[in-house]
Amino acid sequence: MAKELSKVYEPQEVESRIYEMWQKGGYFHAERDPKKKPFTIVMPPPNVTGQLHMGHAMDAALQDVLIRFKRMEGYSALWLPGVDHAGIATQIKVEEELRKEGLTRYDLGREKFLEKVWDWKHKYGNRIVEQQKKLGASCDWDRARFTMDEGCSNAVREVFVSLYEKGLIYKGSRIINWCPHCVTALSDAEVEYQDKPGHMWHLRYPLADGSGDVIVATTRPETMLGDTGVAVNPNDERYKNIVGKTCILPLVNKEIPIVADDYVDMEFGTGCVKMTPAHDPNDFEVGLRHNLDVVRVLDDNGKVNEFGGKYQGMDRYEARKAIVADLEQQGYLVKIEDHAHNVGTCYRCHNDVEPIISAQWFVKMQPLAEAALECVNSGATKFVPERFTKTYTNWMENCRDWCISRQLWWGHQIPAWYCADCGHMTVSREDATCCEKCGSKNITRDEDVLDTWFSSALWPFETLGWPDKDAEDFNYFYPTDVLVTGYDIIFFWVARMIFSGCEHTGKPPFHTVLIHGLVRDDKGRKMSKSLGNGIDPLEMIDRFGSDALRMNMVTANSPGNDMRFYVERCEAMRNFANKIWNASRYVLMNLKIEKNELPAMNELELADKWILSKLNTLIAEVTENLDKYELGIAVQKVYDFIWDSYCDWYIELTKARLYSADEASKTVAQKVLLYVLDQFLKLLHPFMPFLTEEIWHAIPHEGDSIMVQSWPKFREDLCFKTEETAMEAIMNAIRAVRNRRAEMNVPPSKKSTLYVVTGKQDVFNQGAGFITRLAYADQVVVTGTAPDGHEDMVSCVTADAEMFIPMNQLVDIEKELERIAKELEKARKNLASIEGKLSNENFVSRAPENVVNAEKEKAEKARALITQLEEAEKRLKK
RNA sequence: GGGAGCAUAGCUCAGCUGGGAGAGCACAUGCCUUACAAGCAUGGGGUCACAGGUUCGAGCCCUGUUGUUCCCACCA
Repeated sequence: MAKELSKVYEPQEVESRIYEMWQKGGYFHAERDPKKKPFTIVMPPPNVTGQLHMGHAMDAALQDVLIRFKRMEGYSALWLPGVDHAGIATQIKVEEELRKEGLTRYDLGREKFLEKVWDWKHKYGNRIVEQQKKLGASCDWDRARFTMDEGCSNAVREVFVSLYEKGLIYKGSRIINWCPHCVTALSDAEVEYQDKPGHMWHLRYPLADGSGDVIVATTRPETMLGDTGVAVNPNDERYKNIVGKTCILPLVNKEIPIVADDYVDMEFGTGCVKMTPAHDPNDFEVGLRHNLDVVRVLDDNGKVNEFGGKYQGMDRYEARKAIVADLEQQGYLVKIEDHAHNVGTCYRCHNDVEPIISAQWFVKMQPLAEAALECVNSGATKFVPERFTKTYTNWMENCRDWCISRQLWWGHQIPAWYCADCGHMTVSREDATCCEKCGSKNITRDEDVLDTWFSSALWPFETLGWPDKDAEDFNYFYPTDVLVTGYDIIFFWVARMIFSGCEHTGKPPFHTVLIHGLVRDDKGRKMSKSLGNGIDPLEMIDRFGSDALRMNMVTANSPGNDMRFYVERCEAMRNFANKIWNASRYVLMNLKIEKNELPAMNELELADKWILSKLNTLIAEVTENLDKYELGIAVQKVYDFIWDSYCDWYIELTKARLYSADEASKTVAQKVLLYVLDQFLKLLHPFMPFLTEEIWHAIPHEGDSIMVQSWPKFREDLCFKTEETAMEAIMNAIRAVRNRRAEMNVPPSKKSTLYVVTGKQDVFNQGAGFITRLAYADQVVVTGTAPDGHEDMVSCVTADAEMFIPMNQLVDIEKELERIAKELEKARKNLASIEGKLSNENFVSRAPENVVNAEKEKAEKARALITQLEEAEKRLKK
């Protein structure tokens, strides 16, 4: 950056250059430095198939702010990135590619197919990483991990086997959620429920003894093919006499028993429920209690299987139609009611899932959940905002065993081998070559792979070298500090990381979970591919710069709440970047000093002390806000300081000095301008890393990058309360004059003499230069008494002074009186309300002293203002 | 059925521990004031959803109501 450069900041040119400089400089790399404290964030690994979207951008922006802040605070700050193998998503993607060649994965076979996936990963897997770099993410890329790399695979194997040995992993036949489209089992968390309009079909099952019939109601009539019983409530008088009898299942022509079970709600429907143990979890339980047969009638693709008679081969919905039609034709359909119905759908493909009985692997949740609950209840891990604690504990307390096996090829294959000779199952850390029981080599490995979230759950420690107990990274950086993620994956991921960390490392994986919301479009809708309403972060970066996008993500955003994305706000943040750019350009244009250092205290002038004092407060507050994860508040304060205090006021206040012949004062102004610029660049750096780095390099500095400079510190010796108050008095006077002139539409080019009548002449004498310049005067006269001819002048009033502007004919005395009367009324009202408080015994005795004093001060100011106004009124009336 | 969030200016949203209602955008007026028109100055605009309560004091705490969004849950 040089002073001749363009008036407009061009981020596109700057950002890639800076990022490369950072990478070459190795600033992202976190050393295990025993002299430093570690600060660690593990990045939620994006899917290897992923393209950067606004959610990633928000996630990354928040994490990068925290990590850059901590790095500048002197921590050995590690932001560990990585990519997730994303089982289903990736497999589907590669299968789609194959389909273009007219092939399926079965044509290739498992081994060849996996080769293809790895090829795909090597080709496209780095795409999202490159996109993250455009955001300015200061990740330690040397430590980047992939959930299928060797280390992660070892960790997964270790965890699986050890949980199996502890009896916390088991295989069993249960009702699970099955996606016929993805052709795999899903966990409970992977099912999304949607209210869909549907029907309730009432069916008539004749009693076998011909003594009547029972009416059952169902929302899934096709499952009747697998009915193996009918249940009623044991206390239901209506059906007492049929319990123990049998009825004939229509279409199938099978005799099935009628049983009594508490599960049945007498109030609901007819009080008779058809039992389909193979396709409904409740029915399954009832079936176990009453020894009902389990007949599965749908195959893995959701088609009716060989137990479906003439319906075999039909898709489940096709079969539904056919069955309903046949039932109707044969007189078994009693009625059809409309019935809204909560249908489970696959979170990947959004097709309806089928509850199906199937042999799968499960993690036993209860023992793990206990430790995980304790970890949060004890405060060892905290959610920000706190309310998500409840979301978490509710889920933890109620979750059922976790189905972890998936009928996919891409993923961590389950380390279990079955012996064809003795039937024994060998579960082993090493690939088995023979049966551990009989030694037979006739073994085959379980075909299934593990749920992708099984490896994600280990992310905070598998990435640091665990299970190697001597892994230096693990010992130094674990437990990590903060986990940043959206509330939508608390169950999928956060909960599972917590119980995994507790179980396998004995420590909670992080002390804080910072939860953010979702990024929505400008109408509040979720951004999605199908709606086509997604806004590409990369396009925003191209148009406005990465810094602007990051600012957009952090400002006006509070933890846990969704935000709408407005392009206009990106634009506003781009403007902010430009503002800083130009302010810096101005400072540099006028800079004659080589070194950034504060002038001696006794050289500081009023405005200098004011801005330094304001800066000091800013540093304290911003640091505190960041410590409390209030990033939006922190950045708003920096924004206001830069734009209002520094640009709109301090730069303007120092202009006269910069153009003056007083070399000493000029140099002091330059030094303070530079010092404050340097300090706020550092405060802003976590939020706008590129811009701040670029400017920092252009100003006098020591070191190679702003990102490793130390964070500004609050300084007791830079608090100047008196000067702040004095400066505020002057600024108020300037505002008052500007206001009066604007009201009268006087252009800035029309200058005038300005009389300041005040009891604080010393203050206003110091400020005379500022008032001259900023209140468009050609001369300022500070006096204790109203000047001659003031009756014909325009006046304006603050608590500390009354200003007179000679405007000759411009003054309309009547109008002036009206205006003053209005102001007086306002001021008196204000005073009355304050005095009301102060005359309240209870307030004075019970409110804290500083609050009472503040009110007293306010009253004094209000009284002063009223006095000034009254005098002005008196003079005009004369 | 259970739980949670939200309701503040025309729009989108901040408001941290109870003590002066704020920002961005939009709007109005006047300015090319030699860092910046992606700018400067000034201004208009709010019954903080409604009703009670606690408190000297409530946008903030408590209770209830209404509207709205979301999460969880095996009522066929």
